[in-house]
Amino acid sequence: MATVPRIDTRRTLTLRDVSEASGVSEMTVSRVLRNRGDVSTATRDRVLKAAKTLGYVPNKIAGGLASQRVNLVAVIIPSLSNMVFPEVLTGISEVLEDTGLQPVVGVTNYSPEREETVLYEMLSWRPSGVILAGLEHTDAARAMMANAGIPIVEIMDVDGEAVDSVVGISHRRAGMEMAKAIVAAGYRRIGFVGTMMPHDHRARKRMEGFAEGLALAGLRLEDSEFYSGGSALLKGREMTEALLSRRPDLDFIYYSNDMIGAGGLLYCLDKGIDVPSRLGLAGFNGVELLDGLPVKLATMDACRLEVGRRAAEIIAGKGPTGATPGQRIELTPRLEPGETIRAPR
Amino acid sequence: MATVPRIDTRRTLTLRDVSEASGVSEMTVSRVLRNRGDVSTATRDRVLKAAKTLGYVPNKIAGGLASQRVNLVAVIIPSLSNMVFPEVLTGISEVLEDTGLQPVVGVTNYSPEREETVLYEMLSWRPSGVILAGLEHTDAARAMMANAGIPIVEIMDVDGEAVDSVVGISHRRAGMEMAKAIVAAGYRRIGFVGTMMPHDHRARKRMEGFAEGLALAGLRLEDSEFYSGGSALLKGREMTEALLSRRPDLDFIYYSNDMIGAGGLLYCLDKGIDVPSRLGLAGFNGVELLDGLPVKLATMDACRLEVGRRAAEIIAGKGPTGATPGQRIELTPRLEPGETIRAPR
DNA sequence: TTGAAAGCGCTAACAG
DNA sequence: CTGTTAGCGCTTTCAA
Repeated sequence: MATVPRIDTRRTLTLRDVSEASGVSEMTVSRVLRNRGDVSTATRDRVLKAAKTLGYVPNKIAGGLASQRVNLVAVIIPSLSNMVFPEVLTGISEVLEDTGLQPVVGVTNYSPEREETVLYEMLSWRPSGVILAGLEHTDAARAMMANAGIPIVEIMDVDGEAVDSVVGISHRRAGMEMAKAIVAAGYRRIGFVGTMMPHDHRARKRMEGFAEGLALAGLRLEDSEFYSGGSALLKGREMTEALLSRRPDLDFIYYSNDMIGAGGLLYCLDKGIDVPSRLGLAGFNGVELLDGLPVKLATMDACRLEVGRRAAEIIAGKGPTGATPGQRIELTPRLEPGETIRAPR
Repeated sequence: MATVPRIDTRRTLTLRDVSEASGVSEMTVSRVLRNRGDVSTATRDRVLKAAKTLGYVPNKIAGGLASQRVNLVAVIIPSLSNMVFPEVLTGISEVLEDTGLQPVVGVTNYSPEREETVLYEMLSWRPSGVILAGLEHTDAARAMMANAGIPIVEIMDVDGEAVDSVVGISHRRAGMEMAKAIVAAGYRRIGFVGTMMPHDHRARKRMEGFAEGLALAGLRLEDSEFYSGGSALLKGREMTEALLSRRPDLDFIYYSNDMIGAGGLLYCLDKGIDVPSRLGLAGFNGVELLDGLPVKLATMDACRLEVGRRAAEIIAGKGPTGATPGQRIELTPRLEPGETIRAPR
């Protein structure tokens, strides 16, 4: 059976088609379509009309190759199911909106190897900049970024060494501040509930800072519980139950994020545990969801929107790496005491 | 003040550099890097070593232009803050993972104009396919998709006319099924709480189907309440309160999504309203969060993961548009009665 | 204000 | 198994 060659009758349109349809050189068409250089109104109108009629869509691949510039910003984050990251994205999009730059999102699932792959893939499109979460990367990833010749912004965390610029908060300090507030409120037998993900360095740093803060007051974490996967709200419930059944004497639980904290809170309300007198609770992130709970959980805002905005501003305002030295922007999270920490005594 | 020309000493590496470093032709280097064609192990090793040593990152812009193929799939969704969409994305990523195709996400904020812009932008990168939410688009957007010469999959909704392929559920039917279940359970004075977004066609269709289902039993929506923006959980509380204070005689509330439904549920629990005897409740989507609530909210699963998977499979398995006719895959959402609808009588 | 020529960095197609 | 040649569709640069 002979193979019939498929004639591609649907070749997509090129500048040349618009040029022919409008009787204007390709170069001028290109100028019109990009709003570059002076073109007479008459010519401009003819070109625009022809392009619209034909349904021409420019080819950015060719454009990017010729101009050596691409209006893409690579944004690499660990996850989309943790609402924190979509919020950072919102901040980034807001700022990039009116710069002609476009964010392109890659997700790593908290895997350094996956991060390396995604980064490689994205760099191969020669973006104008990279924004990525965290300061911990494989050596290869660091090397790629250092050699890319474009601005790199590491976000969400400032506790460590940056490749170029960095925008975020100190999670270590956030944990410590929370510990101090708790101790000041008179809590003494303190437990921790968190995620098990070995690569969530920010959660780890918060816990370390927290433990350190307790240590300053001569206290320590009495017990802790870790999880991975599943509904965070449900896990919060379950782990709180497990922790309290093991250590009914605890008077405070610090959660590594608001979702599991909310689960713990709902559990306590169910069981009639007196919050915050008998047991205090606190989470982290300041997620919107908390507003809808029966009792407002204590938390600390991670400045997600602001982090996104500042990172995008750096990319938008900077030429190639090295043009200006990397910036370091540390934001300060606010403690929102809510109703689950009793007043300091 | 004279402008000092910035010498770009950091030119990024090209195939030629690898070619020179390894003493092998550019073409062969290209073959090695893409795993195409036969190359001797010795040559391959030399090339790989040179590429790695130099830190070469291929230029996909040039590659795409030369090969006329790009391994990108445009995914266009209304929002990232509604957890539904990240879940669809997960399904898409899962399938694309081992096809060499890469999803690129664009967000429209439920604006048809923005959708058109995003689509245009994405098509200008000549992706291998497009997956986008919904069946309602501007005429220009439809035209672009019809002319793109690549597979297009519209997802999440099947109530309408598709450009090419479609994968989703019938929201109209989902609403109707819920109405029937509620009527069968003996509820008679029914209210609705939903989003105001004029462009959330799926929510609209659910409500229409719901009203239609009630009509079949000679019933109608007694009252309704709409919102936009803010914490969905909190809005659910507030709107439930507003609705019930206006119509304390209602015996059921249908929510347009699980988040506001959960808010309503928490409100009822707070107020000691007897659910489901005195008042029944139901939401929509089957979000994971519900597992953590004190009482399981009735809902209907929107098959988000499955929708994403099937859509990606269509793109991955298909050549240019027209090669095969568009597919139509309608999934059937399950009613999950939870604990907020009383048993049918 | 407009046009012509020369690539951008890579790969398809063919030749050896 | 390896190399050569000729573009891909656009923009840069220079000339008119």
